[in-house]
Amino acid sequence: MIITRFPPSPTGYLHVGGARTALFNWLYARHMKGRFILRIEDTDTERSTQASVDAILEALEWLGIDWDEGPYFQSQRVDIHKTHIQTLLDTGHAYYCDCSQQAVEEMRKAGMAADGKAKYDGTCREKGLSRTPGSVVRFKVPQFGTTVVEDVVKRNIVFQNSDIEDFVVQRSDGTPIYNLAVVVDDITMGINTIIRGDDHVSNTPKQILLYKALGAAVPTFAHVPMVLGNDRTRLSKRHGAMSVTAYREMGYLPDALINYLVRLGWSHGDQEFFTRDELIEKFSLENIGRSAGVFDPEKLLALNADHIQAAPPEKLAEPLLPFLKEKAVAAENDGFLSKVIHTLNKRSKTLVEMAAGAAFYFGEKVVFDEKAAKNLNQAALEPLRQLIARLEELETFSEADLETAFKAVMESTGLKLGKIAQPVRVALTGGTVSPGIFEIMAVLPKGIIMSRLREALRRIEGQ
RNA sequence: GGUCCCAUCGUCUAGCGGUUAGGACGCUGGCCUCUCACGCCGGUAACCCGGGUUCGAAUCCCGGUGGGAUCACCA
Repeated sequence: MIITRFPPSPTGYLHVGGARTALFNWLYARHMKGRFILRIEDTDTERSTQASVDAILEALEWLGIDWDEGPYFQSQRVDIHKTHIQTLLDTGHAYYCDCSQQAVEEMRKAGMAADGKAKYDGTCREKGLSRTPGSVVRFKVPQFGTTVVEDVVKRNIVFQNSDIEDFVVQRSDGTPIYNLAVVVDDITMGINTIIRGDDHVSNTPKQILLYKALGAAVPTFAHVPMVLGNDRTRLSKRHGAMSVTAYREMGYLPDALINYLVRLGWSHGDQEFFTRDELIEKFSLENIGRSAGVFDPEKLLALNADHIQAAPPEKLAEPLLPFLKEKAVAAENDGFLSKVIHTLNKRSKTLVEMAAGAAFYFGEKVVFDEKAAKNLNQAALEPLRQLIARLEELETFSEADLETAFKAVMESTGLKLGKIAQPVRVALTGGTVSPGIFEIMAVLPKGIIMSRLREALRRIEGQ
């Protein structure tokens, strides 16, 4: 069975790049009917915070990425890590080193100056030192031969062992270091498929060496290309909104973000729009591309519009509520809201836009936009009067009834529909941009419609 | 600098030896129309360069160039 994992370090919010690798792991696990494990890599106690843990979990939940196990905390597993370090020591795969950090740094500098290769020179390798205060444990990297990463995405990547230094696996304070901790955790958790950003490829040979030294099976690796900003460098804050949560606040649908993120670096023929289930059904490691991709907010926006349009209105009601609340609109998740959404879903690219467009549906009176109010002039007086009279006779405001009412007014005034519709639009919505007026009138309560029309009429008469 | 990865329209990509190099976003002309959208029809725009291999290369090989990642007692 396929077992994947997502191991964020809690040193900040979940950004879109991290969300993407989480997504790949989650999708692959779901597609293969395997398991997906969440592990918090918090061994850097300096930078890790509980707030970050909370933020990451919240973002994953919003995206709908659920995990089968965890969250595990790496910091609570140091005993296990230490046991394995001891094994390495016992089997001759690691040794104590008491070189000062300064001495090692000088070796690197010298190496860099000589041939560009900065590595620890193995001074303590054969000394057979035992533990002393201040000493670290280093892994004994084979001096000859090669280590090859059999990568599913990138083909085989060959590294010369001689290029790899004897890296530290245990700090002088006794705590394990990243490369050791991940490998031990992945081994003990049964992780057999590792999908991660390709900024990890240079770590991979070290980790493979560790797997072998520990007598464990090497997992399948899939290094996915990075996500770049518009300047083609690695994505960071200066590229704009990068946290997953920021997109929720800007009115994006999780399904749209997911669709966009997966599609960035993965493809399924010409298909651009995917539902969550389609993604699970069609996702595969083979179709992950090999080159880095630029994050394009424009395309994400377009995709969000598509997902809003495709979603059943009643499914949008709940997520829309907070945005309405922010605009001080008193709405509830009911049939009325769904009808309102139905008139707006084709003209809203985000939930923020939709909330703005929905505001006029609520409350007794409309707030007139100053420019729009100019449509409420003498020319609109007669058609409005006639329309009000016609509407009063109507039992229901069905689209067909409304049409005949408007037609009658058009005929008796000799005006085109546009000349009548625009003042009505302003009267009903306060603005010049809105859903079709027949649509609006089919949704708005008759009482509200009539009072708003009369209000507009009074406004003109008072001019 | 060392090591490693990558290279099709501005961007995301399809292509897996023979295509008028396809789709999407963006930009744009038009249609539809009660505003704005949606939708529909059309346009713009790409195989990094140079050598090979082959009857034939965007596709395979080599070199160059360009871009990216990484070189911690961070993860």
